[in-house]
Amino acid sequence: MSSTTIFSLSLGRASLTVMASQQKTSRKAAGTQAAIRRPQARAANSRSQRGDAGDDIGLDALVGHAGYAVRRFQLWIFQDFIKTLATVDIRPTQYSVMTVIGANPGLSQMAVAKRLGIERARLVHLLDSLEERDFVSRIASATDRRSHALHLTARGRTALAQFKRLAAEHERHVAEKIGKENRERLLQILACFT
Amino acid sequence: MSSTTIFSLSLGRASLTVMASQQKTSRKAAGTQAAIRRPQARAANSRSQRGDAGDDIGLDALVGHAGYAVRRFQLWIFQDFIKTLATVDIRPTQYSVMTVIGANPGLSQMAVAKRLGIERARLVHLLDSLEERDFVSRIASATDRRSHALHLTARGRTALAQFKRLAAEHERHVAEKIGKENRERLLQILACFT
DNA sequence: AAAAGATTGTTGTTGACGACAACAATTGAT
DNA sequence: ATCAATTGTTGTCGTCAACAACAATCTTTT
Repeated sequence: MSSTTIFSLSLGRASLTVMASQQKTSRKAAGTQAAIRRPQARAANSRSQRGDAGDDIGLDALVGHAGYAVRRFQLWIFQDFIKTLATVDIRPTQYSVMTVIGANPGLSQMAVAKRLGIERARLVHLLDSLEERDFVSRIASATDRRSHALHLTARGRTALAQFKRLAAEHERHVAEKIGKENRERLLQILACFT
Repeated sequence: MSSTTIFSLSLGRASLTVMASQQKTSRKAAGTQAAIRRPQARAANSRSQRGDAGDDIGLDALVGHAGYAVRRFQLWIFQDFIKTLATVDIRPTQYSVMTVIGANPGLSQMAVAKRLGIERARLVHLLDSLEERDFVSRIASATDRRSHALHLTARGRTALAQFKRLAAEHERHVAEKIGKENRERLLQILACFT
């Protein structure tokens, strides 16, 4: 253990930084650094310092990590969803809530929250906004006076139909990005999470 | 299946008090509170109110949406990562930052941020905490007095080695969850996002 | 060289989101 | 009737992405 293997790194940068025990001086920013003056840039290598290209940095160590790829993909996919449904101002979570209610009218908030894996505390605000926009309505349950039966309003139903059309367009974007068959495969692999 | 959220992890708190805290028995004192809320019951909905099973709810409308499956998967994968690396108190983003710096010493904050797709404003706090723990160090760049050259400290290098072992264990969890070959396929499909 | 424009690190704010704790009202079991 | 559990609600806390603004510093233009 503790085999301090000095990666000499690759990527055309012989940085060779001295170990420099380096104190914590540079934390607070904007300090009058009195830094070393080395204006003469000898190498100007343009490689690692200037990431203008942005993709020439080898991060070999991150490939092979599923979480990283999934995080980046999820970011991309949510941004595209939001952008594609920007005209109707619907976010992914709102869409999923309306979809579940539309497919299963009368569900309680607890059931919806459990099904979607979101906290019931959070669902409260979600439903507040959706109810304000007259998309869903909380109807007092006949059998349990604690719970609400969730339904789409008439306006919510027609709205959801439009949302679904836009969501289908978003899915086409996904297919364009990773390939139609890859998208199918992905859905199959992750089916156990839906 | 297992749609019920089982996270009990709560890094940092470890308050596994699942037991219900005792009530105060302040029962509102014989209040036959009549209808503040109208129990109105009509609407004869179809579905059953009791979604206690939690998995009998058909959400046919959500299958086929890549974003939903990816979101759930990303949640699961991050939770497992955090839990697996809880002993060293390292979160996914911190790990990715250290990994990139370790593989490319001397990078600027801008380059790291761009490479990982995170905001440079956010990277500031990330690096603050990592520098506090003596894992990375910001060294004044010789060529550009605006930027910092990021390096792992000696302690950071040995720490990262351990993090990588734990991360590998986490990857094994992923393989167990979705299957070894499915994980490979997933990485291949999402390679364009790394 | 001086002025104008762009970049880097930093601070701050906003809003979505997940997790948790506590509570009143209600239901169910004993 | 009593006690435990559930449901909706409110509130807090911390993470995270997205912006906006700023001082210091390159870089480019004039």
